[in-house]
Amino acid sequence: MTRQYDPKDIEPKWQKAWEKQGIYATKETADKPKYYVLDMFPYPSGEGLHVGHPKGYIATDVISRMKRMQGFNVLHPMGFDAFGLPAEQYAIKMKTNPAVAVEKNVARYKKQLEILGFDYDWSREVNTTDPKYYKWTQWIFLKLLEKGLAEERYEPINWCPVDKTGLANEDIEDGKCERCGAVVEKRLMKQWVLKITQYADRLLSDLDAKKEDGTPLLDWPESIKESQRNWIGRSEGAEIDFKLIEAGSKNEIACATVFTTRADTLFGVTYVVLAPEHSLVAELLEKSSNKKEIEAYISMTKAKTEIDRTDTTKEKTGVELKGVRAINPANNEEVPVWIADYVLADYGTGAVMAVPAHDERDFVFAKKFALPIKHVVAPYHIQGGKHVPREGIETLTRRTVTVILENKKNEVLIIAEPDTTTLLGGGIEEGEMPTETALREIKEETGYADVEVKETILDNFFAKGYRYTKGKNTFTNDYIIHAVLKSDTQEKSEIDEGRHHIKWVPKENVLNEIPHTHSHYEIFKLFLKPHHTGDGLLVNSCSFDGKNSSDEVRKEITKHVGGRWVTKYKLRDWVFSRQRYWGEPIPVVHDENGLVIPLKEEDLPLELPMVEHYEPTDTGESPLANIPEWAEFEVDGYKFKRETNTMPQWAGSSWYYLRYMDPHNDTTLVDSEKEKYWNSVDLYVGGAEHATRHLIYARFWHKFLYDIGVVSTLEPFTKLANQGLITASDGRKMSKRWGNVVNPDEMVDTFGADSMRLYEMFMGPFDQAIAWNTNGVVGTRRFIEKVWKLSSKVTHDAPSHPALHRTIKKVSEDIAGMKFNTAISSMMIFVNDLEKAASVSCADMEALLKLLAPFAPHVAEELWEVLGNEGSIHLSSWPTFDTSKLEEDEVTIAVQINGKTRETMRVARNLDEQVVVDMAKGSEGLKKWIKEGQIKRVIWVKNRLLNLIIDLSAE
RNA sequence: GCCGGAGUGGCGGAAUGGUAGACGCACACGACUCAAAAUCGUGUAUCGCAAGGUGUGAGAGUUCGAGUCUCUCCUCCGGCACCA
Repeated sequence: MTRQYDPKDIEPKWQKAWEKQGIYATKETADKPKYYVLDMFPYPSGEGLHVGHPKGYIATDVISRMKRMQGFNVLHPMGFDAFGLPAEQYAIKMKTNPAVAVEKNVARYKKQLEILGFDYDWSREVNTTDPKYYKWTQWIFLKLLEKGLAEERYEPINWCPVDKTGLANEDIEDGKCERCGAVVEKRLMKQWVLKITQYADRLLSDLDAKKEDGTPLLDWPESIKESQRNWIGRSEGAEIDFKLIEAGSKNEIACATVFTTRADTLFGVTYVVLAPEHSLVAELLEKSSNKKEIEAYISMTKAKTEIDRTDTTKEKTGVELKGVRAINPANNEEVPVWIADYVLADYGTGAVMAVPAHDERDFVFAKKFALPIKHVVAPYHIQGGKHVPREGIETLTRRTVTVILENKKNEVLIIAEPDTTTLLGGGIEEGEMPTETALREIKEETGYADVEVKETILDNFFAKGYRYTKGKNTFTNDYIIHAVLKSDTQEKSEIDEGRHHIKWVPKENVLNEIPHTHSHYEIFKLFLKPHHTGDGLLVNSCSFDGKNSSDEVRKEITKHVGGRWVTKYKLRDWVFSRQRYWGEPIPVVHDENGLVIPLKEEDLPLELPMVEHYEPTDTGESPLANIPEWAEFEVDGYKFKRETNTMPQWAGSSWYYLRYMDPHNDTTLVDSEKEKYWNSVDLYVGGAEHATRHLIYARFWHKFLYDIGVVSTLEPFTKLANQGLITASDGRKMSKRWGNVVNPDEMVDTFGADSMRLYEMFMGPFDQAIAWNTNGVVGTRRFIEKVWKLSSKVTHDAPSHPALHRTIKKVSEDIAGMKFNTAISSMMIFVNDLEKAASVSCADMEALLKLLAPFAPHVAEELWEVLGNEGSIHLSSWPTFDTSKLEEDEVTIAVQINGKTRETMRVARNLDEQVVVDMAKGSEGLKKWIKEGQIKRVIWVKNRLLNLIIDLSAE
């Protein structure tokens, strides 16, 4: 064959042929196993696709094609998500109706997708803005309403002043609107919410659920699971009641309930804090003696943006509620009550018990306002390394002092012994004060006498370890003292005896000197940052003293004070109304009394009216409210008003994967037989940016649909894979703004769709972000040209190439594992091998084309036809490999001397150790390394490696 | 701060504890050509004339053998974050 490879000729030709023959049409059939592979459907913007967008689509196309050839009944559909702000914004700019703009953009997207030769079954296309589709989005809403999971609430929500709409928590990034970047405001308004929090527990626990066979229910990237865990933010803790009394009297005036995960620190509470918005504040204000001051503080808080308020780098603020005191239920101690905005009103109970000794935020606050700090959890360190406590031997209990001795140059004294380096310290003797011990030890060990004790860092630091000198375990209760050297006067000391020596090191280097497994390492860390937030042994906690802080003790203490053990989540209910035009109308009406009346199912879809003006208002009302002929109506003299808010962009995408199973059903969302047939999505591919929005919302709706019997599965997406971003060659995101967009149409025009598809899969690991490099497409184009030329070398009597079966195995496994880059690499190696051969067998060539078909469907189909085959290669069967033909007859053995490779030998496969050792001994190149009788040991890895251990020092 | 992931040539990257750098790009030289492109061939971690040495973010450890396993640290990317 002398014809040139010309993608412009063959690609459109085959695309038309496939469509005409309908080779990708999917029907439910019992004679094959099903495979449902899904892309996150695109949101058709006005800019069209850039080369980064199709990466995920190519991957699913490759997998769907291989699965089809492997005998699966494949569902690989595509559709469009087109409600929401971006489409509306674009339409406003273009001075057209969003419906018109969306139609145009969808047409453009489809065309761009078509030239890439995807195997979508377009007869199943869905579009979220199609009334036939959103009828069922509205239907789900009615069901949620019916089950009490949708409700109207009047409370402060996030308001975007630029987009002029309320937003869900998920739509906020760093206190800014995710879409436009404007700083959001808190605005009190009536809005619809979906109670996703009622599913928080299941959304969290099913992330780790296992199937009956022990495999994970969700085969998802760990990072996405982790993001969802963080977002849901479950924490277990105690709700504890603090009585509030009037200062100076014992009159109980109220009760503040705090939430804490650290009930074990209850004895260390030195004040209580209420959020400024806390419901008790108004009431307590009347009892306070500094009402004005408090009022001023609260109004100052209100004026702050969410960003300012949650900025941890800013100094904490607060004001004491003078005249009111709280009673610690653990010890009946009276503590002050403060109001501070570092406590959030909408998490936990909006009130906290402050334990500055064991909480960083409380510590900072206490320092600023000179509030007391009380230690109740002492660090407990188990010595590591050589000092790990040993089993079954006696434990000595000692009281000790550790001294951090500083000189005037900001250096700290450490003691270097032969086996370890530590701080200075020693045991407290009978009748001695810890400070006396410190001074005595300093003098004895170092000879310094002119020393001042500065402060006690900590009264209790517990450590357990093994002591060589005593041959016993020790349990020490350490007293940590900070002392300062006043002058260098040194007397005779133990250093002179030479057992150890002292060293002054700069403060910042001390941690480098002390072994990190030693308790003194932790002690010095506490000196640098004197509060301990971890677990430890309880002290100053009455009957709980000496216990290990643990959930058990936390529960005990909670019970002891009559508290309740509860679970809290960071996840908030989903604010579901938008004050915008371009979304699904919420299918309810309000009567004259404001009562909500849901639409009847037979009245769905409630269609969005086509209007000329739909710009958002600033009043918190949807533009639909300005269309009285739509929004208002009368029945039997009673006036009704439609709900004029619309649903958020994420509504339609929360269930679309179900509609593909049965896209044209007008009587039900999805036929239950079809739903059972397709089950859940086997592979779902899309960007990682959907971790805490689309993927949480869809899981929530799916679980709800499960609960009402619409679906039969617990989770919608069995396996999830994220494609890595393709950035521009300058490393930045591709964007019109930077002028660095590479257009797929141009790539197809220059190199052909097959070359571009191959390149995107070859670039690197699928899930990794990589910069575009058009030169790389040249490489994959060359590869295709090589395959093209190879077909002219095909003869029927040529032998099969030994690498064939290996290549089939590697490509099959790598595609299944989404390691497309190495799959392509192994095909390249095979093609390079075939090129060197005199001729290529027809069977080898056909197998190669089949392996290539998922990646480069057009050229594979063309050459398949050239070889004289009838029927599409994409409906042919996937090549299988013969295990007995995977290995070559000859193998390369690496011969190492003492672990270093000195020579490689080409030998027959499956030789015995002794044979190869003899060959190595006989080798010229190895003679200088091997001397008879010196081989001490032989390590033999069959067919791979021979390592001869030789005593070279014997020479 | 907490959690997750990653650090390998000029570049993208490959490597069940067993020859580090496969495959591709780029580059250099050679062939073909009047010439260029395309194509084909050869070479390309680093120091060294060589023998050989050194090399996978840094340091330690386990091992006959470590990019791979363990520990400490550094850097980058992503998520969460005044969530008590």
